Amino acid sequence: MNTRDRLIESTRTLLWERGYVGTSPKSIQQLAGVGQGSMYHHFSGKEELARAAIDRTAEEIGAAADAQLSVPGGAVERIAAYLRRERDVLKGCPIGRLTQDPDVMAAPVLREPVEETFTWLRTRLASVVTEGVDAGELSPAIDPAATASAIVATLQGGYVLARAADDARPFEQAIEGILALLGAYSAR
Amino acid sequence: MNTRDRLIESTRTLLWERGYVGTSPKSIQQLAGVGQGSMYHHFSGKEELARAAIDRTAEEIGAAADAQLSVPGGAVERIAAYLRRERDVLKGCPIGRLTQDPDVMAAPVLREPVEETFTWLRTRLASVVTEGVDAGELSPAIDPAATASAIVATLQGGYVLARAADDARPFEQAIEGILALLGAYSAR
DNA sequence: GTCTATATTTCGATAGAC
DNA sequence: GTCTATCGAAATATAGAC
Repeated sequence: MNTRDRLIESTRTLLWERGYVGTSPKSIQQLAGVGQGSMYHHFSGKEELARAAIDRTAEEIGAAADAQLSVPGGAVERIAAYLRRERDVLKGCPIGRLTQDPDVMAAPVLREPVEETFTWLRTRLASVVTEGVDAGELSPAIDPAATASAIVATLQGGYVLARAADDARPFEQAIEGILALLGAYSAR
Repeated sequence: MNTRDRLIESTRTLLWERGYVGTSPKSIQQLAGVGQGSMYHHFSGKEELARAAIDRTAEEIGAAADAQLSVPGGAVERIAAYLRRERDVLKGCPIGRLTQDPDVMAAPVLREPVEETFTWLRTRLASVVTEGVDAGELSPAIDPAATASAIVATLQGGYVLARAADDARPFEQAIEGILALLGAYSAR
């Protein structure tokens, strides 16, 4: 991997572990095994580097979610596959955690990819719910947008519960809890 | 308010807005209108002050939740009252945000009240769900612990969605989404 | 109890040699 | 492109006067 990529990867790791406020240029350089001058040659500073790191993570997250939600099968089945896929639960969501970072939310350039990721994810899930209604799998009484928001929120909040408990089980409970509720809302 | 209380209140405000890593002793002193020496006279340092602030917030959150969940009425009704109560949605949850703070999670003395708050909340909500089952309001097929985790997670994740969108509506959608699903799980 | 002065380390970036 | 040297400011405390 070249120097530029190593800097981006180090930044991704540190943003995930410590957030933007908690990540210093020095720590990025040390993790990447790169000197100061090298970092400032490739990037104007911490912000530009963070943007590159967030973009890369957002793209990965989006591609993975899209893949899970696009496999053949029913709507609930695909949502379950997405929610149940293997995750680093105790580390939390690398994009979701950025919403708690005041400097990220204050900088439009950093905030933009975070906003886009969640807007896209809610829209994508709402489509899957609508497909379930159209296929006669889910009740027409369901509100796709509200249900999609509830699903994404359960995922994000599940990370919060797991980190608070230092235990992945509350996350798994939350996922199984919402899936059970969703199953009960099947068309009957 | 005395100096000690002003320091705790300032710390509460700043922990909510900027987290632990993003809050400096200097900013606390300035917001409280207090000098350095004064702060270090009342508290050994940032950590001890943060613990006092977190304790106070955790107590308030717990008392408010307990009050909402204890009013007369059905289980779903009380859960709805709790979820729909007025909130500073875009500011997020003052306790939940701390789970994203690496230095909070690394310090047992700061982590403890966060863990206790969520453990208590999940347990309390599971009790309400169980009461709903016993009263014949909710289906006996429901898993109280999983449902409770899903409810708390939706709330916490709703804050994430709202902050990502810089708009309270995704939060409100998530709340209405889970309540609709819960309503569909009524005993029939 | 509260204040100011000081100390040490880190932050985030720039300068300039190679 | 990468390195080391340096910079001004901020973080987090401690010291000691009042």
